[in-house]
Amino acid sequence: MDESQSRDFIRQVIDEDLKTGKYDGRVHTRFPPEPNGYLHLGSAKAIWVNYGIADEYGGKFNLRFDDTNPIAEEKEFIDSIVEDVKWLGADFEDRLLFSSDYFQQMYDYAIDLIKKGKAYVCDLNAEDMKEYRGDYNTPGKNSPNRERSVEENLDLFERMKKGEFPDGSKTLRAKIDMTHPNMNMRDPPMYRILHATHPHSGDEWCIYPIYDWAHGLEDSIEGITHSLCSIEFENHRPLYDWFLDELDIYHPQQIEFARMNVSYTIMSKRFLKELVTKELVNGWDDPRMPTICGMRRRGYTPEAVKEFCYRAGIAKKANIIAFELLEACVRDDLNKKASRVMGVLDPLKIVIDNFPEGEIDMLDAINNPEDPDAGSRQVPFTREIFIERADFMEEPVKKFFRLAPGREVRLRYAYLLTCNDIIKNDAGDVVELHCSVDLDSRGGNAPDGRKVKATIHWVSATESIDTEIRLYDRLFTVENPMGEKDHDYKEFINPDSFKTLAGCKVEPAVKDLEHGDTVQFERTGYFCVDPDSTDGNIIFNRTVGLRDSWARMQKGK
RNA sequence: AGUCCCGUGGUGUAGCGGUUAUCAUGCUUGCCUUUGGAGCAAGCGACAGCGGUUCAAAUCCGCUCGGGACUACCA
Repeated sequence: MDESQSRDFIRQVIDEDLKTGKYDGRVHTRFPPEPNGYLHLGSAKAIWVNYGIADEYGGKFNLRFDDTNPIAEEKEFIDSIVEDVKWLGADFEDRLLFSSDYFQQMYDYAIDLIKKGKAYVCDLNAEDMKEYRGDYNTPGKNSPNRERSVEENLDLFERMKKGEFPDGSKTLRAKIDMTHPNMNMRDPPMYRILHATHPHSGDEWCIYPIYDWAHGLEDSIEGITHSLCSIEFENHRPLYDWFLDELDIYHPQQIEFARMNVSYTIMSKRFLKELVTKELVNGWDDPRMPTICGMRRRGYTPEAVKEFCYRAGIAKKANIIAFELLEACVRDDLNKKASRVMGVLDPLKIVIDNFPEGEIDMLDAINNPEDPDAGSRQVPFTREIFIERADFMEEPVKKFFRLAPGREVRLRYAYLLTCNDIIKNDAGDVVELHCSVDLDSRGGNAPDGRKVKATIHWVSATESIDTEIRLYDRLFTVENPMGEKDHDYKEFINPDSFKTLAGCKVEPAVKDLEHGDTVQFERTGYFCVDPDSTDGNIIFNRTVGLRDSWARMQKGK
């Protein structure tokens, strides 16, 4: 640990606990997802808070499925969550754990509590229980069954477990205080009857523990020291503590921090699911989705996601982290790692009149200026090439210093090129340029040292590969889609968030790439090979564009 | 309305009684450049308000204002 670094409030608590020897110097955290959906950026944050802290202090980290509600949970989600946690880089070693493995122990603890007169079987149905609970302003009323004898409670609870009663007919409840100002303390249910097959424990149980009862026990059983969770559990902490205290068992400390929101996206599992089921996106792994699998498909790296979670920080204040920060982290990481190639998204044909027909000139190109070990490759240059349509302007505006009639630019790693003629179609669109090249400038250096203002990318017209490119933009048009009271978040879906470009031209080096590989198209952005690609048809996803000060200058006007 | 939590540049974040109020992102400008990328340099921009304690308050106390969480047999 670097003591000179600023410490968030959780690390400060842990520092103090270490100093006082509260947990014998141990640090043990956990990530407790319910297997009822896919992990997303918010989950990544929770993982990096928990795993990051354990790792930093030389402690342990558990992946624990909080699988106490068989109605909502599926094997599919268990598998995807394990995959995503591993991909993110959180190492739970051999501790892939399931709450459902503790059901017997929890049951035994419940019997302890009944024997202590602190829990009772209640016959109220859901509707009546709600009625009896009162609300924020009015105190609740005691259940008619609150004073049942310990013997009767023990008997009833055992029969609940044996399956003698139908779903919803009885619950086991903690006996606390129906007038408590904290609603969570108004005799909260601990068990409900649910005759359902569980994805991990099968049909072994027909009573299932409820979160508040289960979670502290799980933490206690695993020897967790610091149970880090989000703010909405703050009001549950008194109950977390109450159960552990009444049982008089090992007592971890729950600490809450603010969940992370990110601008222009949403982080709710429920609504993410709605986007998928209503086909507003193309599945959970749509590259626009903030899901882990979506970001993976988009080409975001686990290192970038981790860095983002760290830069976002930890505090208790409600927050919306700028999406731009995520993009900055992705660019930072990819800049160091991604090989460069040239790709033309919107091709404009150029014929170089003074370059021999049929000749293929193989030119050296550096793979990654940021990484000398990445080596170099050869790029074929021919008489006919493509450049980016946006790199030519018939009537160049001020500060545009790329190609224009009579103007010279550098073709990256190739030759200095001058535009001589423009060919237009009947509609007046520029369809082709006739240019010439300074044959003494091979490699891109001016023989007389003359300055050339711009360097543009290009691709051979005959020796390039045709690809499809998918462009993604922010999923929503507003920073906080959930924040508009009178509007449904779906109204803000960005109609331009997904575009497909066909007929893009990329240099031949990309044919060796595999699914998921990322490259930088020079001057354009980072692109990764989509799993939809086949041998004859490479499809690229744009992960993120390069910073483009020209584009910003234009937008500012 | 009740309980709990939280207010530092546009967005996040540090600060723990004395600082030119940190860092990142963002934006602006300059340098450099065979990516208008990267890098480098400079700049812009904040302590919610009001009282109090103190020689000294972003830091401690009180009030006001503002924001968030919570009324599932979900987690």
